[in-house]
Amino acid sequence: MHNEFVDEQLNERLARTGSRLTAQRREVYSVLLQKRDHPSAEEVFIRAKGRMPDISMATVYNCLDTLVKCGLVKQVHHDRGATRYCSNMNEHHHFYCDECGGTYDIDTDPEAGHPAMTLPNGFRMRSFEIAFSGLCPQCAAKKRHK
Amino acid sequence: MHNEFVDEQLNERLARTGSRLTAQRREVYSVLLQKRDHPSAEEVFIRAKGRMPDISMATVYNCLDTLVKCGLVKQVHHDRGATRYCSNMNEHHHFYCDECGGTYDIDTDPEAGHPAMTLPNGFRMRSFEIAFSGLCPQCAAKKRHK
DNA sequence: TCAATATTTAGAACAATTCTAAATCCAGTC
DNA sequence: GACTGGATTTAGAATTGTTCTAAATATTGA
Repeated sequence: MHNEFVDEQLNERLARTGSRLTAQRREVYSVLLQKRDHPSAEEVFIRAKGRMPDISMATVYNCLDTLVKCGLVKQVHHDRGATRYCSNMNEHHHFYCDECGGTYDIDTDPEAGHPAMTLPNGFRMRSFEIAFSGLCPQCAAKKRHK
Repeated sequence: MHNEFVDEQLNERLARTGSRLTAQRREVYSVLLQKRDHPSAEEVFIRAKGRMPDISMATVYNCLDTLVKCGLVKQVHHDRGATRYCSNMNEHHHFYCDECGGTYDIDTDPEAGHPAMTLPNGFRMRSFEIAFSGLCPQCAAKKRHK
């Protein structure tokens, strides 16, 4: 997962915002590419520490910020929980499992356009996000067997 | 806005969860009915203090919690900002203005059903919420005149 | 190699919220 | 009308997630 190609991409993107490619930024980004389960900053910190024991929490926040600014990572918010980070930059929405708390990407159906909902006059929409909630496949299956 | 009818409704709802109707709960609820601009707990506190100078922040949080639990009020979250409170219990979504930060209710079009988006197999959806962002009518108008 | 600038770091500061424990209030009984 | 038990309110401490600060370190380009 940490290879020349990723590095090049990363470097190019960082350069656009005048930022440098550092070991910490590479590590943080690779954590996000490795397991796309929308970890919080804390979780990224723990995972990054595995291979880079001296990395600090502040640096994790800094790196995540930088990656967001250069468009390689997106923040995901749900309720008032900690910010989660997502390296899937395709247009998509999120499903939040009520049972296990997991967050899942829901790809936007390319043929379905905007939500079937008309905004009142005067509003100018720039974007929209749909937050689905319910049971994820695993939790739904468990429930059925009870 | 603070009348016998509202009181009765309020009392009945509170009773369902074994809660009592108190002056503070009435005041907090009436703040939310009065100006439906999705105030934060802090803002509710400031407004409530106007007519009830001894009310405390902790009580405002307690009352809001109670009102949420008995189904008279909904929490609204946007990004990692403070929780906002909404006394509109009809099904609706929210529009967040990028310019002024205002939150607006967007009624669900009754004839348009779910968002035109299919969940992958196995997910069991309980509900969904759409967060629109862009410019509210006022801010859109200002932009156009520049 | 050196200077200028960017980055990392630990820890302090901060904002929103929840917790704690004591004071107060209230509904229903005696 | 006073009394009792549980609910409620309150101030302040504690917690959580995040941002800020200032010093140490790393990196780039001359």
